Amino acid sequence: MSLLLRRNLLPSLLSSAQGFSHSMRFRHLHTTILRNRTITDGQRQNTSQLFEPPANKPPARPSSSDFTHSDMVKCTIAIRHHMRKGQCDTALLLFNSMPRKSEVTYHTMISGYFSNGESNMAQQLFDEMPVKNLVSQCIMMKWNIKYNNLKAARLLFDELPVKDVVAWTTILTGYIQNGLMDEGKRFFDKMPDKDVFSWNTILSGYIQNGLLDEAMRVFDEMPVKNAVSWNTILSGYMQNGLLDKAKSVFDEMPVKDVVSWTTIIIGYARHGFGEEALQHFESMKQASIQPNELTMVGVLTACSHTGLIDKGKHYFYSMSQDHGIVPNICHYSCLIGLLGRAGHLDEAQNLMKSMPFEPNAVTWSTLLSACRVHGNTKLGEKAAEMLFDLEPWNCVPYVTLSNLYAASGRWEDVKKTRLKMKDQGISNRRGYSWVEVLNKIHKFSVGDFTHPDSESIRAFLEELYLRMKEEGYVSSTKSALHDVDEEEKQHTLKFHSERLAVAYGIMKTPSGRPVRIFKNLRVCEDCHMAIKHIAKIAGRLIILRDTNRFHYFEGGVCNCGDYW
DNA sequence: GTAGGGTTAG
Repeated sequence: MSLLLRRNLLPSLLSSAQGFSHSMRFRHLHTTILRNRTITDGQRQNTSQLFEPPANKPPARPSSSDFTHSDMVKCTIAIRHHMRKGQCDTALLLFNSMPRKSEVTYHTMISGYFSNGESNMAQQLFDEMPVKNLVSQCIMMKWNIKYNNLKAARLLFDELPVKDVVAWTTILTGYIQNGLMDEGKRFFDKMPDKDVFSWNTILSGYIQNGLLDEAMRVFDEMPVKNAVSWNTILSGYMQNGLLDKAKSVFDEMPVKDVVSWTTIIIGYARHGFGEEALQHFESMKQASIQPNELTMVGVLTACSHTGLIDKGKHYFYSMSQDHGIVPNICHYSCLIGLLGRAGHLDEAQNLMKSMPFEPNAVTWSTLLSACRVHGNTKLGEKAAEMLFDLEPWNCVPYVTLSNLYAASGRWEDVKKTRLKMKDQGISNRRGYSWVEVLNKIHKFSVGDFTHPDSESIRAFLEELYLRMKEEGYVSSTKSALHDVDEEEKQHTLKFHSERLAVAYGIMKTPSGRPVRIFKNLRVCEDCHMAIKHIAKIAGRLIILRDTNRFHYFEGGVCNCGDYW
């Protein structure tokens, strides 16, 4: 590319990137020249080390080029901006027009390509790099892990001549993301250096893998904690339904940033305590912490899960004015969910039509689940059709639609939907529930009698079933398996995984204590009704976390108000 | 002043 073209092209590419003016000029200045260097000392490189001439040498001579080091940095920053906006082609034009590139420029390009899903381009640039250093290898390790190739990442790691704490932590993340906590812990113990990042990684690993007690121990052991550590343990308590502990951590934490506030707001929202969530939102503003897009998702979720329609609308429509946050598709989906769940399906649909985005899978799923709650088969069909296209691998729209048909007795359509699902090679995701008793997780699937205490669980459930019927419980078999007879349906429902877990939890924990159940799917309608009765009969608070929210069953009611 | 690891979402 000619210098002339470069002169013309560069300023326009630079100025189109956010935050850059036309003021950049190529100057004839004494300049430092990039000395490509591999990292050999195991120390973290900082850029000044890379670009500044050694103090004991005379200043670098003027470059023959008029492209200074400062110009190179400015181009690199512009490339980063283009990449963040998804403008890979513009970034590449700018990259190609640069007379010289630093390692940082390459890294910015490679990471940018990976983030935009262009892994082939990223790999190509990586191969073209004249000198690769530890950072280059770390980028490749990270993306191998993201693309589920931990083995390749580990190979790169093993081949590194010198490893620093970032490299170690990258691989640690790989183990954690693959659920390999034992290997992860062994790896962590072997690390020659640990900093607050690596401690936070192992902490979040335990939380992501559901090992809260281990996480609590790590949190206590940590030699250094920062706000990220506090936020991690806070979200851990929230995810596990320990609202009181979460609240006391929140009150205790030395610094509350936007993530802390957002975590507690989302936590209260998911537990169905909308008012508390909104109170925290008000306190957050009082504390002069600016909400971000996610905070507003939390606020709208709070309104949605508690049925606060007017408040939800108010927050949605004042977002941009009060906080300078333009509603994105998540915010629209929240409001659509709020309206839909409250039965305002027409309004929800109109909002969907008027939004400045194409509805995505989340939007349609939200609408579909509102249709399920309100038995709107026609709209449900449309939403499900859209989801078949958008997420062809997803079994949920098939199952929901089939249940919608079953609820209105359209057995032929049920059959067709199940058949279509089968033809697509999609199988129903297996549901299971688990409960923690004495630091041990007990996992159950439907009709699963492999547990050593199965006989007593079964007997207990039979006994509960009789008492539930006395209390007025009628099993709702309308949307359960249609191809088995009524008695068998009831039998299957009686031993759904959540009921086995609830029964075991009640049997094995001291009376008066809450029972905490987790389920990997949304709780079924009949079990929801049954657990309301069970909570009353057993005199227990039963807290059930499904994929959507927490349900608090107490005294015959659930705090979701039967909308979920 | 630009590049690699940790926190909040449905």
